Amino acid sequence: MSSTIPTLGFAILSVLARADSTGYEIAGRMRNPVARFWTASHSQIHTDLRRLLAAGLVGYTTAPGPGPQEKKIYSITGEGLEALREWVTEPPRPQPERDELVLKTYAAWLADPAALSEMFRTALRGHEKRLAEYEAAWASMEKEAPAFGTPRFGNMAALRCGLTYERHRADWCRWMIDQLSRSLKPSCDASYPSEE
Amino acid sequence: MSSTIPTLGFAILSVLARADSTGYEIAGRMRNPVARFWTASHSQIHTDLRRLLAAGLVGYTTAPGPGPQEKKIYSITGEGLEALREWVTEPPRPQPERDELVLKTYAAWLADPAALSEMFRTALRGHEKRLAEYEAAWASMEKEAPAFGTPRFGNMAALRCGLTYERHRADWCRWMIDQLSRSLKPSCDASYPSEE
DNA sequence: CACCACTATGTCAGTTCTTACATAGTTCAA
DNA sequence: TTGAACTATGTAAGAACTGACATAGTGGTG
Repeated sequence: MSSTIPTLGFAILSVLARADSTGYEIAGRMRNPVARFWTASHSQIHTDLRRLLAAGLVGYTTAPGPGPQEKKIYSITGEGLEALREWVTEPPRPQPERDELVLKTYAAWLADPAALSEMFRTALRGHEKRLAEYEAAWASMEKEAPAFGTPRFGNMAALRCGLTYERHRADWCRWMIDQLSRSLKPSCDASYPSEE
Repeated sequence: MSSTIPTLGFAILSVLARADSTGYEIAGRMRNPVARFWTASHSQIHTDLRRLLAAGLVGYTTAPGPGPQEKKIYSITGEGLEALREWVTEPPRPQPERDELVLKTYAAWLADPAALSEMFRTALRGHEKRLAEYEAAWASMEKEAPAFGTPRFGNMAALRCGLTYERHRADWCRWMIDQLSRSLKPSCDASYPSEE
């Protein structure tokens, strides 16, 4: 009873519900665009896999591996699937919002506008790149129209979130860049304080 | 050299750059709508304040407090302000994206659509409530048009991000609810598999 | 042939953070 | 007047996570 499963445990189960995988593969799948919402290092995944194993939520079969140890191909058990199903509809706990870029923005009034503008331009490029990727994936996904009850539905729904997130983020970066450029060349307004 | 300041340290400095505060007040300020992007428990804040103090980035004066200990009113030092200024324009490290609701979405295909719909409806209400708050704050902020170089600019910029974030999030929740309702009543399409 | 990237598991030290506990004064409502 | 909510600081155990290290085969590039 003392062993509660952390969120990462359910992330692992979510991956295994789609395909049997080694710990290494799980880490890789979490890094892929559609699933990048709860990444973890392989060491943490191995730790949690052992915990899930002890709880009977996963099992594994061995196969010869590249390293000194044997490769372990994990699969979700019936119990694991049930636990995952229950967890999915439980209301998510309020997340601690942690966003370094927004924090920097909160303190932006202290810094050099030109350097800030450069930082936001870099961030914007990143968001635009991801947005393009997501939009391409979305186009093919929409045609397919995966039915609820299939894993592809989960892919589509998560992708939809990523898509609108990147859109919001890119818009916000553009807004910031615009704001900063106004403070750099206050051409029309002569009443600005001219410190420096 | 071994003491690198964690992000929370800069969050604390960002708060202190606006007003001298006790550790307790810092925690409260971080919970407020405009600044809720790097929250922490008071115990962690106390720990980090001691670290910032050791690094010379903050100082404090004491005053009689309610508890057995004296109250400590912290303030940022010149060194602290300089460190904060430098940090602001440094590119943010890639964040580990962690979103429980999106993770649940990724595994949503396994669960009961009705229960899921209920969960998203609850999430939607939360986002709509916050959005209304942010929009009200935004309206007064926009009239004021805070100049760069003033703390209010940081407030406005962070608020702008929160505003478009809640909008994106609410839109996505609505999209999810719509998708789920389609899978609940497949009235126009008779080719659905009728399990259960 | 050397080097790198990839596959694959694991340990370990250390950091960050949460949760619970402990103390104690004030203020306000039932 | 009792109790809750708020102000205020701190400790300590433990969970969650990162990053470095260690091992070792395969396959491809220069």
